This record gives sequence, C-alpha cells and structure tokens, in this order.
Amino acid sequence: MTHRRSDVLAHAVALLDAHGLAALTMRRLGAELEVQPSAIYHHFPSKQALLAAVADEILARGARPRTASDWPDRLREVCSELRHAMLACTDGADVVATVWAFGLGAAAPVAEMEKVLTDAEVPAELVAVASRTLVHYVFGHAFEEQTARQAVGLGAVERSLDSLPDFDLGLDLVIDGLRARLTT
Amino acid sequence: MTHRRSDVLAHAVALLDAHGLAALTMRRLGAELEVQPSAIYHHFPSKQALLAAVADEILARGARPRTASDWPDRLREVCSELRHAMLACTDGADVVATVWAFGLGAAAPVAEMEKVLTDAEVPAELVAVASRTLVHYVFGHAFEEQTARQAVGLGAVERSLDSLPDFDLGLDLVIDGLRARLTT
DNA sequence: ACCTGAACACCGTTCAAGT
DNA sequence: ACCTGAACACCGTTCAAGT
Repeated sequence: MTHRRSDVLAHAVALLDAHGLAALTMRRLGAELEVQPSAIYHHFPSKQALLAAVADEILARGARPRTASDWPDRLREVCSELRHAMLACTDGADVVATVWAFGLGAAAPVAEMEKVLTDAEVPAELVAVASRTLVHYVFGHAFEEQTARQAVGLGAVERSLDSLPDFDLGLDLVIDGLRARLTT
Repeated sequence: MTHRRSDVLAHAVALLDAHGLAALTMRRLGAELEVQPSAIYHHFPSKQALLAAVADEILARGARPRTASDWPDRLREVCSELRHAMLACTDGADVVATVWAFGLGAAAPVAEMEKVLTDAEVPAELVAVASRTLVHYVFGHAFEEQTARQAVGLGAVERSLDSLPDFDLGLDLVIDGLRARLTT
C-alpha cells in the first residue's frame, strides 16, 4: 500500500496525540504505516521537517473564528487560540515552541499579533517587542501547564497545579504594560 | 583513576560549553573521563539528574552581586543575571529552561523574584503571576536569541538577528504592567 | 512515485562482577 | 566507593536496488 504526504502527517499527529513526543519516532511511525522507516524520507527530508509540519497541523486544528473588534481583545483571541491548540495535543506546547524557536514553522500566531498591533497603529518597535513578549509568555505558560499536568498524571514529583497562576491574568499584565506605553 | 561527583559535573559542563547539548552524552562524557558510560550512574541516577545539576551549575557560575534598592531594579538584576548566565553557555537557555519546566532544578531565580515582590508587599496572587510571566519572558527571549545566534553561526536559515527586540524593553513592558496593577 | 533491506553510527540504562 | 564489560532495546539517516 502506498501513502501520500498527508497520510504520513496525519499518522504522525495521531501518534503524538496518543503517546507523546517520545513515541513520535521515524521507526514507530513507519511501523504504524506498515512501511520501512526509510520510506518516510520520501515524503519528508528529515524528522525536523516532519515536526515542523506537525506543529503547523496542531495550529490549524485549533483555528477559531475572530470576533473581537479592539486590539486588546484581538490579542487575547490569538493567544487563547494558540494556547488551547497546544494544550489539545500531548506535548503540543513542546513541539510548537521548539519548531517556532528554530524558525521552522508555527509562525502564524506571531504574524497575526504583529498585524493586529500594526493595524492599531502601534509603533513598529513596540509591535515587535509586544508580540514576542506575548508569544514567549503563551509558550512558557502552556509548556509549564502541560508538563505539570503530565507529571501529575504519571504520579511524579508534584509541583502543585493550583499554584499555576491564571493564564489570563499574566496576559493582561503584558497587555496593560503595552497600553501604558501607548498613552504616554 | 577514580572521580568524584564534582569531577563528573565539571566535565559535563565543559562538554556542554564546548560542543553543545547534542554532544552531552553519557557515552561521550564517559570517554572524556576515560571511564565506561555505566560508571557515571554511580554519581548520577539518570541523565535527567545530571542535566539538573548542570543547570544549577550554569546559574551558580553566573552569580552577581545585588546593588539595587527598589523592587523594579531588583527584578531587572535577577532577570539580567539569569539571562547572561544562560547565554554564557552553549545551549544554556535550552538546558536551564527545560530543567526548570520539569521542576528538576533551576528554581533559584523564580524564588528570588518571589521574595523581592513579597518583600515589596505585592499581593500574593500578583507575586505568582508576575514572577512566572517574567521568567517565561527571560527563558523565551534567551532561547530565541541563542538559537538565532547558533543558526547564523552554522550558516543556516537566517531569521535576522537585528529583528530580535531588545531584552530590556520587553522586561520593562511586564514591569510597567505590574506597576500599573499596584497603583490601582 | 513510492518503497525495501541492509547498513552506519550512534543513544540511555541495567546489572552481575570485579577491585 | 568506584569501576568494567557486556548486553538490551532502542535511535535518525543514507543508499543502492526494486516495482
């Protein structure tokens, strides 16, 4: 039986969903597709490239409609969508943040934040700082939340989950900082 | 020749410094110490535990005196020390952020930020949100900066370095957001 | 266009046994 | 207390060859 690129990608995401990043192996993925590991290299040049496609798929799966009209709520929508998309998949935050950090993919959320701020006529330098500060916050918070959840799930050392501060509160801290800069 | 735990740790940090995280392997570390890989397990129960010790060592190496008297400058000192400690070591941001996220070590900076804010009589909930938002920002920014630097160094795809916003600017954004919350 | 089969050069970890 | 030697169960990637 032969496969397309999209089949390989779908199976990769399913494997990640079900068993996490450690299980997303070229060899296991080959077995899942009933194919030799080397066959995957016909569709993706490397595991990094496969992971980049997986990250973009995780984001695409989490897409939501936009309803807000002002820039602070728009920013909240983008950040919330990003966070939930990552949390919806085992090790999603790890995959998406890593792919983004290496500049291989997952660029859409930052691009949208930059557009929202630019359209709101925020000065270019602040656009860059604010969108990056926000994305760092979202990645960091989601990664920590997901790690803590999975640690608890495995009965490992507990860093109590309730001590994890509310997501929106931290988001508002950054947004308020930006707002303060704009009115000056 | 026999070694102590501190010898193993020192060689691990040296290996990381010189060749990066991918080279920090139980087998390479064993070779460096002229010892079988399995011998390392006499000093550290797992590679994770070794990495946690390495992360703490990276932070200890970057320690600086504290001079500021008010809380915003204190926060800046802690964040700046953390950032420079990580940047001083190849893949330092990756190692420290990962160890911290998994709750295995590198807890000192967040603890200090929490103390600074608590001493400044910031409400407990804000202490937690602010210190975590700050540490997420510092990790995210440092990781991105280090990744970009190394990508450029390897002649890989360039995500131009100058587009990386200034560290202190983003820091001030969060601090201003916190300040705004306090005066209300 | 898509895949096989075999190889290359690696991993972390365990464990009985040695000194 | 510290280490050896061998094994176990894996990795990502390449490449000539097949259909």
